[in-house]
Amino acid sequence: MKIATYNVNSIKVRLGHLTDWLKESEADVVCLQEIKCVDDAFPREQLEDLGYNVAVHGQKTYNGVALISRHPLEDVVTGLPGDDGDEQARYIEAVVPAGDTVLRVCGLYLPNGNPVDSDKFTYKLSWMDRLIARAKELLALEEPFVMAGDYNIIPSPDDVHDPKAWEGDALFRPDSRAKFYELANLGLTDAIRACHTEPHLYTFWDYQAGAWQKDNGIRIDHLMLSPQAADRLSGAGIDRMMRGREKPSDHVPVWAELDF
DNA sequence: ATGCCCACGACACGTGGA
Repeated sequence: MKIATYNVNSIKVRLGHLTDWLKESEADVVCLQEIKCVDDAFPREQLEDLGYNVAVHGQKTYNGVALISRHPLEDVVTGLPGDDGDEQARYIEAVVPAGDTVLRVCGLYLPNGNPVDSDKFTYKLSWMDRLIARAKELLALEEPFVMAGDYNIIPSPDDVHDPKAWEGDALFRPDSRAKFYELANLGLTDAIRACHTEPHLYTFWDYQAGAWQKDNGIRIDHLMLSPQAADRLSGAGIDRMMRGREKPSDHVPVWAELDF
C-alpha cells in the first residue's frame, strides 16, 4: 500500500497536477494540505471518478486538509484533539482497512510559526505538544499508523541546502526541532530517512530567487511511522519531478510503501 | 541586508506562506 503526502498549495489550482500524479504514482492513500477551500468547494467528484474515497477538513482561504483513499476511510476525525478553540483546519485522521488489519492515517499541516517573536510561534509549539499527545494515545493501541504531512520542520542540517540561511527560522530553530525529536523519540520512524541515507533530499523549494533551479530546498514533508507500520516499510521516495512541471506547488509528493 | 514568487479575496493591494 502506497501512502503519500502532498501540500498542493490550493487544490483548485493544482487539481490537474494531482490527478496526473495519481495516475502515474498509483498512490493508495494521499494526505493533502493547503487545499485552501471549504468542504463544499473541494473537487470531490473528480477524485471519486478516479476511484478515491474522500474526507475533507476545509477552511476558507487558508490551510485545509483532506484524505483521499482507494480503500474506505472509516472513523474520520477532523481537527487535532486537545484544543476545542483551535479553528485552523490542519489535521484529519481516518482508519483504512489494510489486508487483515487496519492502517490509521493522520494527515497534518503543522503551523509555520514565523515570525518567532509572535504568538504564531507559541501556537506552533503548542500544536506540536498536542500532536505528541495524540501520538502517545495512538501508540498505546499498538497498531500501524502513519502521521504524514507538511511538518514545517527541517529535522537536521542535512535536510537544508543552506543551514546558515535558516538559522533562527521557526522551521529550523533548536526548540522547534527538539519538539520534532520528541515526537520521533516516542518510537516513530521517518520513512525517507529509514530508506535513504544520502543528505540533501528536499521536498520544498521556494518560488522565489530561482530556488528550484539552484536546488536550494528544504525537507519539511514527512511520513512518520508507528513501530507496527515501520515493520512493513519497504520503500519511500520524493517525487521531485512534480516541482519541474508548469505552475507547480512549491512542495512535491512524498511517499512510503507499506507491505500489507 | 532585503526582496524576489504565488494564491486568495474580490479588483486594489494586503495577508500569509516558508
